[in-house]
Amino acid sequence: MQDILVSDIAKHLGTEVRLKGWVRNIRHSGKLIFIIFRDGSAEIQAVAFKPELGEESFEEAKRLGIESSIILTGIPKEHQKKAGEYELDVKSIKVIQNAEDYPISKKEHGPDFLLSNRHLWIRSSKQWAILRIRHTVYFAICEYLNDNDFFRFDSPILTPNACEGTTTLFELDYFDEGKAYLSQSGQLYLETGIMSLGRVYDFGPVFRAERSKTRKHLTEFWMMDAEAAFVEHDENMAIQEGLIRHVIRKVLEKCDKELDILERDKDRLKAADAPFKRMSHHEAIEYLRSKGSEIDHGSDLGAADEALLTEGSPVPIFIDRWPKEIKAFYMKRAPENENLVLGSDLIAPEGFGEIIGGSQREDDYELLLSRMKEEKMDLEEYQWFLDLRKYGSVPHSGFGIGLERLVTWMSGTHHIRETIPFPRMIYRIYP
RNA sequence: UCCGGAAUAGCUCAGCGGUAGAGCGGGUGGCUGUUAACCACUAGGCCGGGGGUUCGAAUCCCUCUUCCGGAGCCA
Repeated sequence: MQDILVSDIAKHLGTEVRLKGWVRNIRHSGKLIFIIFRDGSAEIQAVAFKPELGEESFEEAKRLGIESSIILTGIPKEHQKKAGEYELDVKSIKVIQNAEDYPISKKEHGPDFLLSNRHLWIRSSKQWAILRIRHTVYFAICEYLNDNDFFRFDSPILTPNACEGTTTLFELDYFDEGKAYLSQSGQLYLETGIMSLGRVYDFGPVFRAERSKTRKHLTEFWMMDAEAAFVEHDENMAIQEGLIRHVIRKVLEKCDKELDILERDKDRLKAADAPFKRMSHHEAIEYLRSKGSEIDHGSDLGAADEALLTEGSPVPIFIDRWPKEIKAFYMKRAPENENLVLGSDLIAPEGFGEIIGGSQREDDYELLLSRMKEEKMDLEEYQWFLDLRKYGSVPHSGFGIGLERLVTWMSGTHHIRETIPFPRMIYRIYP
């Protein structure tokens, strides 16, 4: 007899197979038991009939708790009541473990309870769907970069200093070398990689010790940073657009069922796979002010402004040419105005906010040095970074994607905490 | 860090000055087609901690703790 996955059930209609997995739900009615069975790949209704199973096995099966682990043998067939679905005519049930008092019930739960039981919550269907979309988004990003000549170049997670000097870092003792910090971005290290490999990316966890308390922030999240030599500002945005549109297509192609489970509006995703809008920071502010916002020209966009800006836009919007005061020191200034930088933020539609930050980098030694002095940075600490502008400096650009933000948008999830297996937030480190 | 809100059964909540409640989950029994199955019975509580007011507090007041939502920062 063949062991199969529920996702392959359609290929085995009419022949006896074996399934290994868990009880999502169980109902019994006299001589019948209905088990909603899942094995990680999908779920199926298994129907056990008392005369078929035998008295003893039937009574044992009736007492199975939710999330019990079992091995079923049976014959897959068309669902008697639902067209296009299948069910399993059960021949035998082997109980691996009967789970008693599974804490997550079939009714509603609050976020605190669910997060405290995150190790179990990930089994439920919506969490299963989100985690599968996360997997698809992750691979789609790597696939696009690989197909566009980017090489994986892993940045260190333990670093001797702050990357941008702006955000708060998690600090730890590093033997006799003093303090070390958990990386908040691999970007500066990535810039070294392009001088060896041309185009590089990293993808790993980064850490922000900010006391952020919103549904768009985690203290530990996964970021993909990409960096490319000889790529200038406009091409940088073109690469980002190509990547995001590739991700959208892959999610629609591979996660149709998952999007249905999450009740995600797929038409909204399809509509986002079209040329992205571009506007300067100045134009964005003008537009927002015309819509009633009181934002001024020297300001970063708040969450409400981001939502207002993308309202009615089916596609993401690039905002570029920012005032240099509100952007990082390494961004190259715009040729037409030295007070602006060639940085861009990509704002997702439907109010999901910023998903990418990118820029062309300052490649001139003296200009970079003066910007670092303005920021009162420790120049000795960053000598290696300045070296890049001394030994074969070239124009180059890069960007960083927050994986969970992108997954939040793709899956239509309300809160970013559900898009990572174990979210780390200001008030949560367990489990 | 700032501004709001919440804490009552394992879970989700109702009760808002006069004997502690429901649904789900658990247990027992019933039913050949259930869809968060249903029906009957049943067990389950220091009403977040501390302090007041009152004849009497889950309920009103103060305080602490924890959590939720939002702002700022950013991906």
